[in-house]
Amino acid sequence: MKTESIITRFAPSPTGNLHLGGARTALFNYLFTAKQNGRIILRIDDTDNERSRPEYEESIKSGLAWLGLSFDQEIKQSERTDIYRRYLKQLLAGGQAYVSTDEGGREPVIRFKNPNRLIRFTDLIRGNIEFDTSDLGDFVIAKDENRPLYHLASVIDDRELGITHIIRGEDHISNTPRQILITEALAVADEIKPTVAYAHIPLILAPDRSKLSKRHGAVDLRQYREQGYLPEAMINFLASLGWSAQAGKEGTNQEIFTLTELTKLFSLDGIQKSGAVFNQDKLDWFNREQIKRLPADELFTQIKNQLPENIFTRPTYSDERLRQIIPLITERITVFNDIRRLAEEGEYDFYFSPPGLAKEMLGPAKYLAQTKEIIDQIDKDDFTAEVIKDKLWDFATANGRGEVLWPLRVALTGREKSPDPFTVAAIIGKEETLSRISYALTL
RNA sequence: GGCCCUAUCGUCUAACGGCUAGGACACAUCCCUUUCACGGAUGAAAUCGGGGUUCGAUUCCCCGUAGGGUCACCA
Repeated sequence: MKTESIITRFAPSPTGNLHLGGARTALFNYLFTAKQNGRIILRIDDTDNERSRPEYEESIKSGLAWLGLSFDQEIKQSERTDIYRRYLKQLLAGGQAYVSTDEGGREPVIRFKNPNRLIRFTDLIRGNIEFDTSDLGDFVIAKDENRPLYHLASVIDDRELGITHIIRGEDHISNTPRQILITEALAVADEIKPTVAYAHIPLILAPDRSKLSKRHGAVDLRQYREQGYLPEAMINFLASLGWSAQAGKEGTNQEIFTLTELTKLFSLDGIQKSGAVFNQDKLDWFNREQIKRLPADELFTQIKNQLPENIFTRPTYSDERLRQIIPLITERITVFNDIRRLAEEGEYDFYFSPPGLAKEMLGPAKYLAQTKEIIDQIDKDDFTAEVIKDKLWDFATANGRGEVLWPLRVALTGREKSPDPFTVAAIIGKEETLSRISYALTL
């Protein structure tokens, strides 16, 4: 049930893909609104015809959907020219704006008549902020009656839609006085009292503490999506940048959250004033943690999608076996794309077909025959990692665990690195285990 | 440069005048495992500087300093 006492908006400009900063702004707007059962609007700020592109709009929407952020309403500024024109005429008629023809040879534009006032506003995150607007001059608010510019269109929409809270990046702080000036001028015209509150969130910074941008590498949300990061991890990570669930009396040391949990916990009080540096290691950690929390079916589907076709044609491939090795896969990856890479490097081959063996890697293997005998004595129905380890352990310890276990592991996997031999043996089964050892013995 | 914002471990952050400045990532060591990974334990690591206010400042105020943002007929 929407009470609609809170109305917010996320207003991206479709001049590029959704980037990390935009995604986080959307997230904070979403969390703030959802927490209070408010209403959130997606507004496409496409007043700039030259630079706006439909494909970017689609890309932004698909990024938001991927993150799981939904909106109650969508509007597009390019479809609202009539509304802006109406207000523009009012401002012109009221003398709060004028057509400026003295533009040094350029086309005439519509400028806002700056009353040169001191503007004071309270930012929900930073407290009182003061600007002397006299150094702003008579700024341009539209190219002509049919082509409004950002400040004008934005302010009109915020009023028309009854926006109660504007949550946006810190880089907009210096835009705020202009927008308040326009808001006040509009209020004179139609006598609606402006009551919007501002909350400027800190920027996401590059490691050098400058504003994150293309030159710092991956900034598009899409790039992370393509690398196989989970939306859950991205949400969790973005939330951790500049916001803390630990703040306040009900603080918690919990770090891993679902979107639903974040919605319950979110508060502007937990927002930091200073910029937060983007940290790939931490994102990776969030992703590994979120992978661990994925439902089994989801995990299975995701992993299966990553595996190359040649895996499925192996003699012993089965969904059942794949399910068995899922834990062994997930504890060794950071993003899902790692699976494809590792699979192509042969990392998973031995689970589904006998490995090629190099005698040098096997070593002397003087205990392998005895090892085989011990394994042979284990009941086929009792062939679990625990039992195999149990039966082999004393023998391995007595003769040097490396002497016994290394050749066994290599015989089964053919690799320098792999899970332990007990686990591998249990997965491929007694028959296959003995067969691989026999083969190794012939080398 | 003008205006504005900001300042706790390398990074993300907690402590909203009062425990030995807490947690997480990363890092190091050890344990587990003679492989890899996971896991467990331990450790190193911070209040930018100077003045105030106060019995007491990470916390409040001022001044520096540093960093950032913004100064379009982009948003």
